[in-house]
Amino acid sequence: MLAFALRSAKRGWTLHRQAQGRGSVRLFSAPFKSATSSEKQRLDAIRKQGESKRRAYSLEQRERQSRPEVQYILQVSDDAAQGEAGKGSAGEEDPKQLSKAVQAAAPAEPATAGDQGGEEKASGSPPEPAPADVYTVDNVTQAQRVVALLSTRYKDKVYACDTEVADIDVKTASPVGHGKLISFALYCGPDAHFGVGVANGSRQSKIWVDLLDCDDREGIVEVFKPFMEDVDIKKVWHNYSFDRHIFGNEGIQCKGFFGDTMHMARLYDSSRLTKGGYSLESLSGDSKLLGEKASLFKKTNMKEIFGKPNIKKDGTEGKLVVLPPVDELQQGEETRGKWIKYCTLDVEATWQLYQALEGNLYETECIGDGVDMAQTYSNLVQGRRSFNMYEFYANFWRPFGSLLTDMEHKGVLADQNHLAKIEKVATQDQVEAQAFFREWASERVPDAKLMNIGSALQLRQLLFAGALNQKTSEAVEMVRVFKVPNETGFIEEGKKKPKKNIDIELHGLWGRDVPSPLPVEHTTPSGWPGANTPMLRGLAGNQGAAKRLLGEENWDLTEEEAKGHGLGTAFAAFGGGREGLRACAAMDALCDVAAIDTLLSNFIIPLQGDAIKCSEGRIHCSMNINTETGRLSARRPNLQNQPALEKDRYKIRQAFTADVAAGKTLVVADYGQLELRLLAHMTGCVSMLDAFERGGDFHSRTALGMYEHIQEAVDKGECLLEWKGEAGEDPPVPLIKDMFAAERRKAKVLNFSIAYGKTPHGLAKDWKVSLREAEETLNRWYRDRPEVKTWQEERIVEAHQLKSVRTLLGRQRHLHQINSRNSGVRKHLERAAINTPIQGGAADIATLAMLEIQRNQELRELGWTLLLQVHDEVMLEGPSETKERALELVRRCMENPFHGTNPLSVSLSVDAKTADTWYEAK
DNA sequence: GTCTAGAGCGCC
DNA sequence: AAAGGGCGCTCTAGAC
Repeated sequence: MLAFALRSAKRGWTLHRQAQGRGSVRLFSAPFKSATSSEKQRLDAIRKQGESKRRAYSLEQRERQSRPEVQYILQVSDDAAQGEAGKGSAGEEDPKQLSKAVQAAAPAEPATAGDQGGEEKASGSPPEPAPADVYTVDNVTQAQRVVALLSTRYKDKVYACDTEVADIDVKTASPVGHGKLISFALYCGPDAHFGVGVANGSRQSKIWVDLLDCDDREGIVEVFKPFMEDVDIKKVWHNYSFDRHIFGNEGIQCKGFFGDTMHMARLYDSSRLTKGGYSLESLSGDSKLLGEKASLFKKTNMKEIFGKPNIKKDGTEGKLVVLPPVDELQQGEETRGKWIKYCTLDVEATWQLYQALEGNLYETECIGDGVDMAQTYSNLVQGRRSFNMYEFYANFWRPFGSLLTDMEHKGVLADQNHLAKIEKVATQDQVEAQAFFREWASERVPDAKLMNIGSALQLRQLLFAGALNQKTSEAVEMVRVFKVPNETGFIEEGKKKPKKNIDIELHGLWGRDVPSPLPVEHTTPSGWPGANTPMLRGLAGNQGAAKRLLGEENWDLTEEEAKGHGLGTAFAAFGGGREGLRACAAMDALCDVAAIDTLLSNFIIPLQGDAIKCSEGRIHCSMNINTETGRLSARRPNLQNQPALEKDRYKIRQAFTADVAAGKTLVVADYGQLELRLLAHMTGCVSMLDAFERGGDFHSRTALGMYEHIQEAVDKGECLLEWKGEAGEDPPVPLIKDMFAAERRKAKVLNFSIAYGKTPHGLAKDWKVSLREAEETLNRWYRDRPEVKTWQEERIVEAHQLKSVRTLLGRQRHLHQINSRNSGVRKHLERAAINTPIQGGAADIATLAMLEIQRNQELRELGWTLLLQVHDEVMLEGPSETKERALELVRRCMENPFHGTNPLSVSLSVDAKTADTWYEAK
């Protein structure tokens, strides 16, 4: 009875405090524990290539849609919170004083089993009590007793850990510096017992720590700190990254990381996205992994347990199921018991999952690609030629998982001043380009003045009115009405207020009744004529060309001359002459608008958002192992797709900078032709290996092998493959890359395309050449490299037989659908079969290199730390006085990623630079 | 108002 | 009939 009164009192003040703070609560549930929307998109795209069973597809879609791991933002009215608080005895008390009072009244002895067993409830239908197998910690004394057990009697157990967090918008915010830890749970198997005595014959094997309704929150956290930071106590997590940062926010640096069940599940089978993904719910409910135990964890997602119909404005119940904020669930009389059950079930699921995955990985052999690298790359193998996937995990992905969270925690500094500056410039440029296009277009289509230039649909209407859909043979309407925001504040006759949206009418640029004369060069997947950048660029011609000619009043041009001046096809399509020039200039402006829009909304603006930053101005993106090939991906924000140097017209990369004020600088190092080198190694291609051994410009050498006339020119001494003269000294004869630029460019594109399984048709389309010519060029490439052809064919055969392929280090990618009767699916997976060993192998090398860098004692002592990885590139930050040494060490690590050696049959070339910003370091 | 599909585009 | 691998993100338009 006493306990009940106390709890009510405590709950009273916490809610009271909450009510003061805010009216709305943002919350998350099960962060990152599901397929992201883009993962879904990608999958769907692949499946759609030829999925005929629409019905099955849409059913699965609906299944996914009903999954709960999404973000809910709810309104919690202050009144409601106050009302709840009023149930407690001290709703009006000052929270701090009350806290002390409660502390004083708390029992000095550990809670008895009876205390923990569940409470008597005053209400009519009793809410579900807390589960009997859970020991709840809500004061320092209990915490101390539990931690004593954790670090003595149960020290050698493997602990699963899980947190619950409120006040975080997990969709946009990094957990570094965000979110409020409201509880956490620990579980180390069914044998442990943390209760006092045995309640109802049940062991209390699960620990649940309440950080809301507790005495001395900070005190409890402090007591658990040594346990969480004990290197020797093994801890496993589901998505360690999130929980580690949340604990980090509490001043706890988690140690003893022993496994992330998300990564382990990925390693075991990277193709689960089609079978429910990698959420804890999905994995732990999978009987293939957990056997009979899976039924214990089936359907334990939050929305099903705690979801309620939303309340509409008129007070009635809506259709939408929403989730109350997690702190409310934890504290609510009705939900508390169920909530504790949910939390502890999660941690139990993680533990079971770990056990299962460890076993499964252990029994899966890890077979490298024939190089006897075993002794070199593993200190566990001891003479065996192969090892198992658990050893792979323990040697590579476990430390890598830890390394990734280090990087996330460190973050990268973003120069806000610079971003603000370029945002201004970019916005101004965009406004001008937009005005230019609108001006021109509205001469032909009056309402184009108000159109949304960013709308592909509206653009299609202007450019392609009357054109046919390739798939359905429907026509683009001649005239169509669109809704656009009423930005001018136009008020209709007889109305008082301006409408939010107004209707505009768009028809083709050639007139109301004139169908578009433009050839449809590009179609969207649904068959409509598409207006993407290459297509628009084709209309406009070279950037700035049309405007220049207009300025020179040079508009009496034949079509040939126009082409010679770099004008695009809009010149002829709009009748040539001045009109043709103006059309090209307008299309040029249109390209500009789109390009600038992308830069602004994808990069410049988000990088200045609060959600992704910490107070120190560093950006903490999350680095994920969630790809089919084993590459990393980056999220919130994605720092792996920042504009590359050549296209970075506003120098966005200059915003990524070292902490110069603290005497730091950057080292940026990237591999040269990593994937091609790996292709050479894995295929054993003599010609490629030879080319890499000789060094020099690889693509020029490829061109040399493909074209006799280049070989002849070199033989006659008319040109050189490369020039290693002194700086500033010109070569005596031109280089291949200058004299045969076109051939070299083709060779370069081929070098990359072949690894992706590009088809002759694709090449013909890209290069606008005949199919025959494309085939001819491909054959030229393969002529010198027959081993590559053979190897690719072998991979496809292997993939069909085993339904999987392997990377350099023996990681497996399943290709379950490769025998599909659907040729779209089959062909796609066949290309994946030849690409995965290469891309995945490159990812393996990059992983090893990063581990090598992190292990390097000297780098660590000098204070150098990894910040980012972009597939074949890494960035580090450290004291500028040791930058030269760091450069050397990083290069050495990357060139010798197998514990300081390189057993591959090809050398790894690394280009490393140091500078204060990412822009300068290239 | 919320949610999703579709299209497009940035990187390696 | 389509026709290059791997990602994440933003915007629009339309459905609910």
